[in-house]
Amino acid sequence: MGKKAKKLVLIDGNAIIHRSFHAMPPLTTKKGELVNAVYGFTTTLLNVISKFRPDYIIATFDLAGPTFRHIEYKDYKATRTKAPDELYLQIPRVKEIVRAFNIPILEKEGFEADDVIGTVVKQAEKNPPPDGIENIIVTGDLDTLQLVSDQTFVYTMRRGLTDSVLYDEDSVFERYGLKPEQLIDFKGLRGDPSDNILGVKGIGEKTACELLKKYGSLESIYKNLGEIKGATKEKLERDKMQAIQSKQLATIKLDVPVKLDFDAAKTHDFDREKLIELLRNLEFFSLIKRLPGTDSNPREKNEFRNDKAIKKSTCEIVEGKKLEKIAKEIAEKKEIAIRIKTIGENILKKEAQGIAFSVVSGKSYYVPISRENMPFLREILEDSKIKKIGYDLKGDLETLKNHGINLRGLGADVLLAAYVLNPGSKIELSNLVLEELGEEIIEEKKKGQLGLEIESAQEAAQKVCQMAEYFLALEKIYREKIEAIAKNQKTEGNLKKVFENLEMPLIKVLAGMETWGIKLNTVIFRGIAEKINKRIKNLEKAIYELAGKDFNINSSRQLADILFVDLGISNADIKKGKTGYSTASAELQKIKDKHKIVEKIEEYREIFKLKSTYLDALPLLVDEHSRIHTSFNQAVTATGRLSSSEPNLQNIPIRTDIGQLLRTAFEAEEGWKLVAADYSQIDLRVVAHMSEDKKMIELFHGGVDIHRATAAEVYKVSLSQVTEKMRRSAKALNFGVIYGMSVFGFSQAANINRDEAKKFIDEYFNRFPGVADYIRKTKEFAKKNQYVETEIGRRRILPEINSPNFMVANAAERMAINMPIQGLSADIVKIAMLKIYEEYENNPDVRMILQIHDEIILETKEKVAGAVAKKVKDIMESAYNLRVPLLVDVKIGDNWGEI
DNA sequence: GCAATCACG
DNA sequence: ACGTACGTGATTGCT
Repeated sequence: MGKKAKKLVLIDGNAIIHRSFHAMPPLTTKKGELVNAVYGFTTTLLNVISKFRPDYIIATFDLAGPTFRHIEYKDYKATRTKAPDELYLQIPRVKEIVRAFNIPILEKEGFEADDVIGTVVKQAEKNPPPDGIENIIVTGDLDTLQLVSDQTFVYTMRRGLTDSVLYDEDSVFERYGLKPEQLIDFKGLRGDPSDNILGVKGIGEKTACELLKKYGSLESIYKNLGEIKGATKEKLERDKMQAIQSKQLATIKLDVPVKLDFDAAKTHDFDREKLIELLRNLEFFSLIKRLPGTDSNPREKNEFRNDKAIKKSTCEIVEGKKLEKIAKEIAEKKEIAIRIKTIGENILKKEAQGIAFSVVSGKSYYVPISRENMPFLREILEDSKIKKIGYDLKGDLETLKNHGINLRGLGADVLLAAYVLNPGSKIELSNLVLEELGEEIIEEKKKGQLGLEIESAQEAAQKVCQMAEYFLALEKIYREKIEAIAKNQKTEGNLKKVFENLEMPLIKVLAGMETWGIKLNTVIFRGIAEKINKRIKNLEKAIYELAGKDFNINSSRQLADILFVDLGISNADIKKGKTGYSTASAELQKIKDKHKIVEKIEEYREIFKLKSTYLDALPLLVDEHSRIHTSFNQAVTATGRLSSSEPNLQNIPIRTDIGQLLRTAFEAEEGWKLVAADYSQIDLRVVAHMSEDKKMIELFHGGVDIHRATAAEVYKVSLSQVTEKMRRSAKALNFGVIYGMSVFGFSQAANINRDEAKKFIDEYFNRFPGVADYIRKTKEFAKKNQYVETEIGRRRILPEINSPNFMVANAAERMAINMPIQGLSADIVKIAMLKIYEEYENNPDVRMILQIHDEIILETKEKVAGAVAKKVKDIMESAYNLRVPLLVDVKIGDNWGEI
């Protein structure tokens, strides 16, 4: 067995700093130090370490002062505007990071980092360690691509910092049509405007490539100048000296006086304490746990454990008679924090082992669940006057219900508080604790077999108690933040009200819905599954036959190979992703007529999806009453919507025939009915309301089909002259408004070219000037404040809106337009849910079971279904006052398909 | 663990 | 010149 080549990673420090500086939003520490480039550099470094697991690392930096290029050519990089001081100030910080990682820094006066890298790479290729070497250059630009060889690769990121590419010889050729070493000839001809390298005036990318393909190099082009004709020849002759100089400038030096020392570059262990200290200092809390060797990122052994935090709390395990004393202490307090320790992996029925109560910071009690302790637990937990602070109280509510305890007095949920403060971020408890309290939480270890790593009861209790204490501290911090924001909001509602009057009360509504669940008729599902299995088999056979061989249709890579290589379908218009040609349905649509196989694949895709995602998966999740229970996640979306998972019941198919059929399996219990109530065009009504656009408001008051009416406006025809096609385009326009329309996006959706798309959009905004104005104002607001909010005060922060990266800022603009619309719709539905809950709270004949964004589904006893439908419609339509009417459609049926 | 795809609003 | 519509979650393939 041959040994694996060792990996040497070379970091182009300055390039990454520049890249990060421009790609990242302006992150600052609490003291106001700008650290966005440091952050970008550090994440890149961590990514590279975990991705490549290098054996050697070296970092290089440019040194201040002129390089030999400036001396030879005084205009070198002369057109470049000097980077701002904020960038240069970050370089020493980056070097601190590098040093803390024990990574050697290689730099040489008079040379750029690229030259040092080139030299080191060549030395490594010439004198590799015994097992061979692979060089990986990590950089932010493409200047080093010329160094690529069979042993040397360039790793660089495009858009932002997340999307990275590893260039090898093939991918360089794919991108430029040239070999790596020809890139310098290319620059000699075309120049490089960013470095003020001139090249040959009048020769661009196309001509340069053609010439090089034919002659190989710049020298050979001049040798064969006689063969070249016309203007190109003249240009080449005129700028010969400049071309040669340009090539020289673009050529990376390979003989800088530096020496590669493999021993020094070996990846060492680093000074963990110092590095953590530094990261904390920079307030990069989220990066600490990504360090190699932490629990979430194990390296060899867990040599690093921070149990400082655990030791701090005094946790007393209390049972039996002793409980009386603390019951009194707790009852006197208005607020306590709770944390339930759960056992087992049973998702259907969460079981508690014990509960931690924290009364004041630094003092907490742990009470194991037992018959003896039950009266105490009930007394405290069911007392609505004692406000409970927790994290994910919905989960606690459900867990306690399994033990016959009704949790009351929901005071504050730290999860939801963190969410309303920043709904765009992924919320994780360990991160909140790290960011706000600077403490690191060690994830619980899986209990090993045979006595390995089993915690003592005291240790376990202490951890849960510590959590409860963290909640107490976090609640205080978040309450202050929420209040500070609420005080300055000019909206009708405010963030505090959103938290206290909407999200908190919604907890028990959602818990109820999750607990009820919906009945699934698994017999119907199995019937459909069998039929579908046969069709899948047949389609497989047909597809293999048409393809001429067997392959995995579910693999988009293999499929692309079959379509565009084996079958030779022309792929000029087809989008390319990282892994090759796309086979997404929008792309398949374009080649539908070119081969019979395409429609077979489309059908296969559709029914395979339905089978694997729904038919196979859902029956496994039913309980003993054949009911299925989703989780409604209240702290996930950036706009204020709910999401649903395990299983996701918000994406049950509907658009196709088989989808419809699937829905008939979701049914009401015997003697009950399903009542479905959905808002008609709620998002667009919100647009009309927010924009106060006269025309749009008038249309909604008229009660006509809004897309048809829009079409009549845009096409300037009467309602009766609107064709289906016109209506479709108008619908796409209306959606476009909600999504923060771009010309390109609309042209794709409406399947028209960009010029036409632009005309339509212009006409739309002409007809609805209020909407145009609203969009403009919203963008302005977002740029000024770096957040947007709904009318009731729900907020989404958008620091990226002022990003110097064009694309990032544009994306943020679209989010800024979308959030107040989608968000207010979500707010309205939530308000309606609360009202419906209140109406039927004590009515055993009615229960709310599902929400699908603009639709609420209830299950009611047959005899009250009609009355409930009427009442629910009424509640929903009057849930919130808009400048246009809210309209709700209600339907009653035995199953979801019927309604 | 990520990318690609596709189900929904 | 960039490379795009907004918001989700689950499955599959692949490294």
